[in-house]
Amino acid sequence: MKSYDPGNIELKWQKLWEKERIFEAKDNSEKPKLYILDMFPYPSGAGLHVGHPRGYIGTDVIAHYMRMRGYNVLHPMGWDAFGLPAENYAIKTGIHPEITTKQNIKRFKEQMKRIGLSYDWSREISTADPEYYKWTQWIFLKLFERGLAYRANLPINWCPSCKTGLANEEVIDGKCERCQAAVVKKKIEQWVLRITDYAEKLLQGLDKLDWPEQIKEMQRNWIGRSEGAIIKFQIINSKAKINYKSQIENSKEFIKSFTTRPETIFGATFLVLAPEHEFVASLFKNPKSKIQNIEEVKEYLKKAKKKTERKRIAGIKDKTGVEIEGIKAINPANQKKIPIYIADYVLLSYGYGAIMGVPAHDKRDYEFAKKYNIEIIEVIRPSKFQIQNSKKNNGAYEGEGILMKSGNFDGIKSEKAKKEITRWLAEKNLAKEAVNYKLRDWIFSRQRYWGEPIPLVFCGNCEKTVKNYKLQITNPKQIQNSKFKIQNLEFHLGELLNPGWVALPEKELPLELPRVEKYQPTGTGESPLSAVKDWKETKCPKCNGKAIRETNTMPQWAGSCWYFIAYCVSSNPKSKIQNHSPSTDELGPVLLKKGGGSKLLKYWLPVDFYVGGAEHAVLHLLYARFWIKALYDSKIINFKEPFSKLKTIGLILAPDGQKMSKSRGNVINPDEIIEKYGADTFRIYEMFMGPFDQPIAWDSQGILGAQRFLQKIWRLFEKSAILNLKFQTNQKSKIQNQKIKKLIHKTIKKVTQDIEAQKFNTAIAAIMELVNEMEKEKELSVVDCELLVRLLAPFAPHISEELHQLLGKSQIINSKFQTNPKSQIPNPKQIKSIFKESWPEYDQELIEDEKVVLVAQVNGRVRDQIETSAGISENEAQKIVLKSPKIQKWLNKKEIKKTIFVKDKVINFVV
RNA sequence: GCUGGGAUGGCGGAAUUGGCAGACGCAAUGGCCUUAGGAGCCAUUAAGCAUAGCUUGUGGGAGUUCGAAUCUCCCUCCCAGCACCA
Repeated sequence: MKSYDPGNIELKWQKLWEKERIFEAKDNSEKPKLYILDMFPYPSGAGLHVGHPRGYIGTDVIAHYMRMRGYNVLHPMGWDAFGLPAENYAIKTGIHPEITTKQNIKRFKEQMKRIGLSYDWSREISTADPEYYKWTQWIFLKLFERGLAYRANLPINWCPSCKTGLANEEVIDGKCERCQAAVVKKKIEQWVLRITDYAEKLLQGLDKLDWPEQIKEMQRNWIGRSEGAIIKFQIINSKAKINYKSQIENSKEFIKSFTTRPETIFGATFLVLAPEHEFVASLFKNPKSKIQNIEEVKEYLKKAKKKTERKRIAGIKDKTGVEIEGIKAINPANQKKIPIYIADYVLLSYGYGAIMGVPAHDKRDYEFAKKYNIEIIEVIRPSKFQIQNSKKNNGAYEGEGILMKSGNFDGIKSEKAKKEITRWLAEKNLAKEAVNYKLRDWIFSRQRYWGEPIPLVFCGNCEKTVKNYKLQITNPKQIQNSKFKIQNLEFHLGELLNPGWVALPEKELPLELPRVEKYQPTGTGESPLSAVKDWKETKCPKCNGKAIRETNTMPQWAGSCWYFIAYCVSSNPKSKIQNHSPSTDELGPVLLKKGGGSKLLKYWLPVDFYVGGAEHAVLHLLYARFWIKALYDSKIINFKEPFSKLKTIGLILAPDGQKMSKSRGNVINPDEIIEKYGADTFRIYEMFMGPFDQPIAWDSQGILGAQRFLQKIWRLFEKSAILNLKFQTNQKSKIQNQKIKKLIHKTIKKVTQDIEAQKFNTAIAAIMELVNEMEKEKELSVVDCELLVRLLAPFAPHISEELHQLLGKSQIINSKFQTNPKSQIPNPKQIKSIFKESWPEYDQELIEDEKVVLVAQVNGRVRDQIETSAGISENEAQKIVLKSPKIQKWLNKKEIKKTIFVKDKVINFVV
């Protein structure tokens, strides 16, 4: 037997696995299925660093383990290939992103293969492949068709460095998620997806998911559901000569505001509007404006507009505003006239962009009222029980309590008053119970080149047709769920809601990205595609008139919203996703069949276990859930949640404790590590270094421990007497190794449980303990050795297969294993457990010890440890333990007041 | 400010229906082997002391219990996310 040479061994097995296509999932199988998935990477130019594979190795361990348990495992990999770095590189060098992306993919794939990851490469996909993105486009059209995509001219988050609009989810701390440039507001025509329609479903669905609480909570916060009421405030001209009672009767101007605390309405002493509020704009349109301080107001609006989002946030401590003099609002509860302010601490994007100011019970309103000398009326006082814990938040009491100065509602508890006051105002049609969400619709257009083209055209003719027709619609329900014939042309809901925008027919998909000369974004809000005249100018597929293509592209998140579905399409090259066309029959033959998905989708989906970084909590993970829910409602698929179980991976930091990055120069390259130590050592170290979901720094010494461990196992086989006997088992060694046998079975139990709980670090620690014990033995049986390599196989598959072969056995993955040689003849019980093929099962009898160490305590302190037979009674234990001189010494002839006995564990005398 | 998660030797970490704190690994120290060691082997390795033993010890303080890293209350600090969301 040669010394351990990981390089050769690993390449040998990797070649064999590839040749035998041993890790490919079977589409037609009687076995139970397991779909275990990694978040697919963006193939960057830098290649993988040692942090990336941590998750991949984790899922690989589970994939191996579950295959050994007899599951039909789907474990695929692909590429999230659209994205800015490739495009920016193209701007610099002129090399088409497609070329660099392909090179990067090749590199990534080689690196992954060298780690020995057991992916089913027959199902590999890339989101930038036209044969893939035709389906992304197709799904977009399904959303468009159902009215879930709409055109809007919105002030959006604009990254001046990337020169593109961003979704709210992509703005972190007022900065661009990708390049950290400060985001500004810019008004652009956008495609927006109505994710808010799914706010409630996205929230509700979380409860049933086996996801980390942290991620679920982040999504809950992001969705931001709050219950309250819409309250209407009437607006009157405060300088009008008519008395205001009759004004109240006559004025029809109202401003709506959302509040979570309608019970404080009697304390509402002012109204605040966001600077962008439409009422403010309407004041200027009206030539007979009632505003007396119009110049002052204009000045404030000008200033507010100039402020960036960040400055507005920075102004939290110092709120600014201006009163609109000349008009007043009426508090609907007590008909008091209250002033109206414009202030930028109120956000247009939430609720109605208007709030009622209750300074006594809201910190922010309090600060504002103090600054502008507005009346503060306390209407809730803490009850006797609450008074001790009641804290004023910067002057405002924000807790629950008893109502006062609230008309008929005095003395009522605030929780109860919430509903009653809303109801009372509702009777007068001045309020309504309401639910509000923080979640905003998803801005879906990107003014960049390297993304999926949006498969829509704009047609002037059709715009007229639709606009004329829309005028005839009286009942909005009329336009739901169906197609309409207008002048012999068919339009669907999306086209009616966005006049002039026409969907490409399915047979024209994919709409491929045209070649361009310049990738440079224009910066004007137009994509580089708008410069490609003969691509942009086209014919309307509906009326055959002149039409212009949408030149924006989709955001990077689009392709990742459904990629896990694409993997499920057969691995048979003839039926690969690339070979399916939406046009060949109604909805595409295999991928997406009418009525809830094809057989394959039903078999594989949803994903059973998903592993990736927590940074996608409110991005990819939310978007994908949204698309799946929309596709479910379109009856294209039959599951409501894409990922049943989710586990996040902790980042691997550089040895200096910093994040690994090229610019810091602290990146550790897995290629070098594998070159030096081998893939198995790398895998063992990454799994052993700490808990899977916690961040941890790379330790270049630590990996030596993993290497020593594998070398120790190798030497164990080398020196083992059995090897010299050509792996012949003999009776004698069987008897001698009873101790080891027991330990092995305990280890089987521990490793099995730990893998199931993804506690890979302790699973490996248990195997290490076993190896340390086995090392002490002079002789080991073949069975002992075989069990050891089987436990090791999911973590270090190459060395395990090699050693298994040295034992004279066939491949682990293909060979059944029986721990009990007596049960060679199949019995009914065995047939039942036919799926438990090559993972060893432990024998409970062997795990139970005959001898245990009983801990003897006096007054709860350990004074002695005594070996006894297992299962002895309290009386027996007492007799034995009392003989101990150490215990006698501590008892010191005192009277035993009480004895506590825990079977096989502890006996405690209280004196 | 809000939400979620944490704090255990020199380091990463282990231990949960409350029952031997520090498994496993790294580093360190001493020894063996060696021309050599960034290889291997053996031993030691929480701290303190009056060292065959005893005492203290899981961020700090209180409590429940025969017994607390683990349960309860209060506090401090760290990490992550959100943040004028009415």
